[in-house]
Amino acid sequence: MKHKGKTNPPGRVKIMESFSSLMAQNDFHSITTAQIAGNAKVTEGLIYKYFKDKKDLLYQVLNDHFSEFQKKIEKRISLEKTCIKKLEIIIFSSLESYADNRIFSRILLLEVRNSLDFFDSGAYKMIQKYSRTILEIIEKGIKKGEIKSDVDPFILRKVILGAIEHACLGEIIFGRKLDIDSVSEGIANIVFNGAKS
Amino acid sequence: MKHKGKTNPPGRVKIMESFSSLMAQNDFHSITTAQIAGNAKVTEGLIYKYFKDKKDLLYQVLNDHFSEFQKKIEKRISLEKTCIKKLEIIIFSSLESYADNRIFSRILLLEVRNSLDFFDSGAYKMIQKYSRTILEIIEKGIKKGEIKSDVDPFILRKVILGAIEHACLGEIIFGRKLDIDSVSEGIANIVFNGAKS
DNA sequence: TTTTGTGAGTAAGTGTTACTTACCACTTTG
DNA sequence: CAAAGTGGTAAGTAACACTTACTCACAAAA
Repeated sequence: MKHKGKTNPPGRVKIMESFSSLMAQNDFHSITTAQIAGNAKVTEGLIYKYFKDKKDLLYQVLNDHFSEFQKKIEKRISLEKTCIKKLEIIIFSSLESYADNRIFSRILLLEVRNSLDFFDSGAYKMIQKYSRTILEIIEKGIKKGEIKSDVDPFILRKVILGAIEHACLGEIIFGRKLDIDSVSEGIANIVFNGAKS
Repeated sequence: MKHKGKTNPPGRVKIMESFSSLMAQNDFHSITTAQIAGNAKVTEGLIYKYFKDKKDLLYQVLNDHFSEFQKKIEKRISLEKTCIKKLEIIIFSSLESYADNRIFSRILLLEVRNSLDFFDSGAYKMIQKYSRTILEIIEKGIKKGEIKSDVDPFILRKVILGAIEHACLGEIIFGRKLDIDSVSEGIANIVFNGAKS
């Protein structure tokens, strides 16, 4: 018999917490179902009562983390007035969130992407929403004349998101420290003012 | 007994070709050693004569592909005179290479990064070299006055590489078509001229 | 009060996987 | 000619993700 998702029993919670804590030290593929179950003090079989498979467990954990991140950023954006300022906040807050929560970042930037079924998950739906918000800000910026009219909104979004992600990658992989202030300022400077003299 | 790498016997070649062709359809984790061996018409054991493990096989295949890419780009760069033009060529050529060789791109952007031992591989050494080349071009551009002196070379590199990678990601994951000319022009426009009016 | 159904959890599998060990046939070299 | 190395095979093995079949508790219905 499968679980219908109408309740949230202690076993389910323990499994998610156990997995979450194991993720802090190991990468997804090196965590075994035996470890997850042992750490949660339940049996392996119970995992498959509540989760379709190991990946499904990952996506649900990610979902929880991501919704927190989402709320925080959306609040900050709403406080700013100009579109440029909003985008600057997005750059800064994204970098900050990645730096503050490295486990979650590593999962998002490295672990989930190479499996196609991630893109059907709820976690991905959230990313899409976040991404759409950015696009809307850019489009509004063009309309209001803050952003050049010859700029393609989709490409500007690619540049911003790409820069953020690439900035975090090295730091996540090698565990280096990231100077959020100077990096976010540097990115914004290049993206908005251009690099050419 | 292990293989010392002094020769390149037919079995080894067949294994690499077999793996390469399987990579065109499946992702790394869903390819089994049994499949690789069967497809190459050798036994599973032979894989471990020539490769430390499955990952090592991946890295060596990647190495071959990447060295070709590298040569092509370096040649093109040397033909350009200004640093801005050189960077534009890098953006265009990278996008072109990613689009032309989706398998290789998928491996590079999605599959190898989540394993730390990739960063000890020869393939990664090549990426580092490529990355260093970009940095040198930027630094020269600043010295020559083509690029603003308040731009941080490291951050500009992050923005360029991030934009390229992010532009390819969606297309690789969902198999969409990428308009190289307009995307590379768009990225260059934003990065060099800025998005702000 | 008995019956029936169901959610929470367990115990003991199973097939598949990456990887290992031991061996063979053949060639080179000292 | 023996020793060492090369190219390759066959038959394992431990660990893994996932499944099946089963309790037990308890609550609503008959």
